[in-house]
Amino acid sequence: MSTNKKEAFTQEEQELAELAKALAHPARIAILKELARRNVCICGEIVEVLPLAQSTVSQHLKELQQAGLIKGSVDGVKSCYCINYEAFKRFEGILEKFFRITENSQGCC
Amino acid sequence: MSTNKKEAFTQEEQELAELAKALAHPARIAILKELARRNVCICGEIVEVLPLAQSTVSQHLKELQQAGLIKGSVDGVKSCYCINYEAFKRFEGILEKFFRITENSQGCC
DNA sequence: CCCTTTCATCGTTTTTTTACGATAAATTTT
DNA sequence: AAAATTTATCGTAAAAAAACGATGAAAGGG
Repeated sequence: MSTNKKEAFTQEEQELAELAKALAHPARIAILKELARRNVCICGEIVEVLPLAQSTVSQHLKELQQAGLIKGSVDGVKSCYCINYEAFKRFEGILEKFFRITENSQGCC
Repeated sequence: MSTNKKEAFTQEEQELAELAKALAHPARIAILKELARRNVCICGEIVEVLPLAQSTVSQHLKELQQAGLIKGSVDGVKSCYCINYEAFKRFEGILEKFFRITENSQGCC
C-alpha cells in the first residue's frame, strides 16, 4: 500500500475488514444485541425473535463465531451461544486506533 | 425484534450495519487511511496507491461517499475526496453505544 | 482547436452473501 | 422403542458485491 502497488492489503486492514463484515448485516447485530440482553446464553430462542428461518439464523451464528465475536457450546440437544467479551475488547481497540487516524485529518471538501 | 417476528430490523440496527459494511473491505479501509494521512484532499492518487483498477477504486469511493464517511468535490478535471469528520464522530457514537450493550453480558460458554 | 488527462459510468463476468427448505444427527420425552 | 425436539449442514436459488475494460464527458494544455 505504500509505493509499489502489488502488495495486497495489510494484516490490520484485513482484520478490521473482517470484523466489520461481521457487523455488516442487521440480523447479526440483532443477534449480538439479543445475546447481550440475556446474560444467560440462548440458542433457538434467537430464531423465535428474528424474522428469519432457522437455517438462516444458524448460518449467521456461524459467521459471528468464525469472526470470533461469539462463543458457542452444546448443551444436550440445544446449542448455547454468548458474546466473546475479549474479542469485543480487541475489536474496540482496533477501531479506536483506526478512528484516531481519521481524527488528525481536517477535510477540505 | 421483540415479540411478534415480522417487523424487520430497527433503524439503528440498519444504520450500524450500513456503516459497518462500508468498512467491510480492506480496500475501503486503505482508502480511508490514505485520505486521513494526506490532510490535503486527493483523488486519483489513491488509484496509484491501491492494487486495483481505476474504475474499481472509483466504485469504492462512491460507496464510501454514499455511506457518508467521505465527502467529495470536483476541482477542475480532478476529483477531491476527504474524510467526513462529523460522520465518523457519529459512527463512533453508535459503535460506542453498541459496545456498551455487549459489556453488560457475562458470557457463559 | 486538437490532444491529453482525469475520472465517473456502463456493461459484463465472477465471486460472495443471503435465504430457504429438506435432511440428518443427536437428544429428550413419552 | 418410538416420537418429537433441536440444531447443523447440504443443496440450491436469487441477489448483491467486487472487479475489470471500454467508453464518454469535462477540463486543461499546447
